[in-house]
Amino acid sequence: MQMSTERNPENTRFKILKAAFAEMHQHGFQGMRVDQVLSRTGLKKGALYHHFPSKQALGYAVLEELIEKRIRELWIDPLADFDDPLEGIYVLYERIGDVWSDEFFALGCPLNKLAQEMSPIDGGFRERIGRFFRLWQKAVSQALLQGQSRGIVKPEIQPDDCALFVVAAIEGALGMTKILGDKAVYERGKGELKRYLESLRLDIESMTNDSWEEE
Amino acid sequence: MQMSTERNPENTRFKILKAAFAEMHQHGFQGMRVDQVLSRTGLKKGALYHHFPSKQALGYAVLEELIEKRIRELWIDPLADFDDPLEGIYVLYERIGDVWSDEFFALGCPLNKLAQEMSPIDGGFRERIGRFFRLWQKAVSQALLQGQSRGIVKPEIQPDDCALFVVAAIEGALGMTKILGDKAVYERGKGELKRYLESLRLDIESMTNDSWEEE
DNA sequence: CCAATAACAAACCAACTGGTCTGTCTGTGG
DNA sequence: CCACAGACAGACCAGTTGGTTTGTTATTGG
Repeated sequence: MQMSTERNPENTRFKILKAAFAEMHQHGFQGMRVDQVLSRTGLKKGALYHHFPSKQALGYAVLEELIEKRIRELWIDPLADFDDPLEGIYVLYERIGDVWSDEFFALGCPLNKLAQEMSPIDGGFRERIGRFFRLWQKAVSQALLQGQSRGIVKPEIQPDDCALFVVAAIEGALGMTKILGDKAVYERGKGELKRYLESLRLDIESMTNDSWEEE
Repeated sequence: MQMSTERNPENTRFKILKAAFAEMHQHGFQGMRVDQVLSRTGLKKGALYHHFPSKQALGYAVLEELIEKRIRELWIDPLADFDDPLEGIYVLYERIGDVWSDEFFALGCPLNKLAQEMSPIDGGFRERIGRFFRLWQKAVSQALLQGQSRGIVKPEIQPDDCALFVVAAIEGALGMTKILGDKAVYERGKGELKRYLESLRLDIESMTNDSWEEE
């Protein structure tokens, strides 16, 4: 039975994480200042260095517990809900446009930002980010593979390559949106992503066997 | 008649620019240390602050005189050499794979890196980078438009949107290549880019009027 | 109820960082 | 040939930064 104004270690830790995320999203990991994170939370150095051994460890925690978690929830896990992976990818892309605020688009994808900044100079970040992108790619690839076995996706395409391109296109679109400073840029990418996805679809005419669900 | 070991202001300035670019490419602008740039060149503080009023001004100079210049030479200017813009975009993508070294791929696109890092926190960078990406997009868009008038590109597509997607896909592919740490990733994106580009091509069957060059 | 420990606060510090200031040398126009 | 400005060197500095140390308070197991 903890009182809200009194000590609550888990909540304190999470508050630090959120503040650190906000700072990293804006200034990058190197640009993030520990003092700034603290002033956001009202806490002091003692609190931060009690929960995290170093700034680097704090960065890793933000990456794994906030950034990767959110992307998994938004891009990876929901893929399994769709029978048609091509529709699934498109709908997820569309959904992000509704969920994210304009300010969030202006700051861009935090994972990509961290990747661009830290991959070349910190092995810990590089490994974690690389591992996660491989996971993401594999999830898309698996969905496409399943789409092939269901007679939705062309059998001659390479799911791995297509998944790579899809993830690249998503990150690229988010990047362009951030750079050009207009959420409409993201929306305009939607149609082109659809065009690419439809080019992966097995058209009815070229089908020899009959196998589809309802749609 | 300057001796190579003696004073040569233009050369000195360029040496600083190149060193600063290398540092920025690896550590980012904020991560770049003035002292490190200097030790790369063998020069001292006096030299740098004689040629550049501040670290920020040095960053702007690197962006405009090295980064944007190179991208213009590699991605924008050569577009005009192709009668078929779809082939042109593809060939340029292909050409980069041959020109850039593995180490350069590992460091990724310096413009995107700078954009991700500095856009949210520095108006000077934001404006310059935004302006340049608009230039790039417009160049691709113009090429596609010309392709339409030549009966190569489907008349119903929006050149602006497609150009946006092309640039996004290129940057995305470079980003994925950097993150996954394998130049092969870039090569594997080639085929998917081609698939997208071909989806923009006006197929012969659907043509009503006869208008093509040689090919 | 009482140590023992977890959860913080507050002051402090050494290293670093961009930038300045003064001085020196080199090339050059008159 | 010589004054003068451009091109740099080298020492110096104030502010910042991540991290530490010590002290204080709340929480909890026995």
